[in-house]
Amino acid sequence: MSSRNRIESVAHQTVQKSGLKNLSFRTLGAEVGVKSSSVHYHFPEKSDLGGALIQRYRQSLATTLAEIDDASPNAYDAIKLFSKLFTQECSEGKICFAGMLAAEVEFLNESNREGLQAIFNMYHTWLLDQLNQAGDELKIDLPTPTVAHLLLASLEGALLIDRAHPTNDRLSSVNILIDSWFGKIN
Amino acid sequence: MSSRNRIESVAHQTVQKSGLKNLSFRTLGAEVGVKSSSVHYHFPEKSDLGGALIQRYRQSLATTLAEIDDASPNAYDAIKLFSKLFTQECSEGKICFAGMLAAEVEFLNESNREGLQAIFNMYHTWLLDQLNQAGDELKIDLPTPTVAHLLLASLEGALLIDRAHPTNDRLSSVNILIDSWFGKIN
DNA sequence: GTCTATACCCGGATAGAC
DNA sequence: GTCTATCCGGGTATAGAC
Repeated sequence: MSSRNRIESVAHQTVQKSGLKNLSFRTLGAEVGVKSSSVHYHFPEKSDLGGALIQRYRQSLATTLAEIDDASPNAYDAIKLFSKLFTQECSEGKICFAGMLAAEVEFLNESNREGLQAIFNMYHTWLLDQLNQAGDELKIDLPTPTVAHLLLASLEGALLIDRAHPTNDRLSSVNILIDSWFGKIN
Repeated sequence: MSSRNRIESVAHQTVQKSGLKNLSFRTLGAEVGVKSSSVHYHFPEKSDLGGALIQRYRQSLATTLAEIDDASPNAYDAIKLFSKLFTQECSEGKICFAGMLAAEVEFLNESNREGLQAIFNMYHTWLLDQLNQAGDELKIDLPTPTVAHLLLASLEGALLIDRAHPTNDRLSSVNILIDSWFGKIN
């Protein structure tokens, strides 16, 4: 893999652990095996690195969501798979990439903020799409946009709190909620 | 107000905006009108300041929750009031104090982490208590601990995302969810 | 309790050789 | 594309005067 790609890959995981503001070009370089000046060669300023990570994630997310869509015969399976993948990105002290950036939105420039919003829009649009196709699979009367917002918010919050409070109580509660919405409980 | 108290008050809000790791004794002092060495006089290390803020918040939270309890004739009112106060602490680019600390849990020492967990426990215990007293006010069949976890997680996530995505879509969705759980919709 | 002064470190960023 | 060397700013923290 090119060193630029390796930098991006390590940086992405570092952001999930400690955020972009607290990521250092020096230690990032050390983890990849180059000097900080080499990192600056690829990403002149930190906001350039941030922009590249956001872009990269948007593309990979688009692919992932399309794959889930293809692999799922119905909305329930799709959303359960979404929740599973969303969670799997976050083992070992990591939280959602977009969630971490949201926590440090104060330190992002305009362009990076817009990229972050685009990620959240992507999540929401996809979820909404699934819910709108669910038909009578969905056993509740809330508007689908509301349900989509709730899904994303509860997943983000669950990952956040569960990392600080190492039981998976919040995350499994979200999964129970999804099951109940699709009539898989009671 | 004593300068120690003023420091704590300003620091608390700064944490809600940009976190504890990115809070600087220098600029904190400047905002309060003293030098950084004076801040160090009261809080030798940053973890001491963190500990004081956590302690302070725990106490104020205990008081607040007790007051909501007293002021609310039923579980629905109590929880709506909870959601309202939880939100009001977070105007102007701020998010939940505990949520922000959870995002930077990597940088907290053991003692501060335990204090943070105690805050989340306090939220959860109080919510659970309300739900357990709700009786047939509650129109859903999920276990009350699950509901309490979901309430907290969705509120945290909603505040987080809504700050980055300046509509209040997530927060108002949580309020709709609460209404539906108590049969105030449909 | 607050100040000045200072030590020390680490971060971002750049210049210029290879 | 990567390196060494370097500058600068800002952060934590401490010593010692008032």
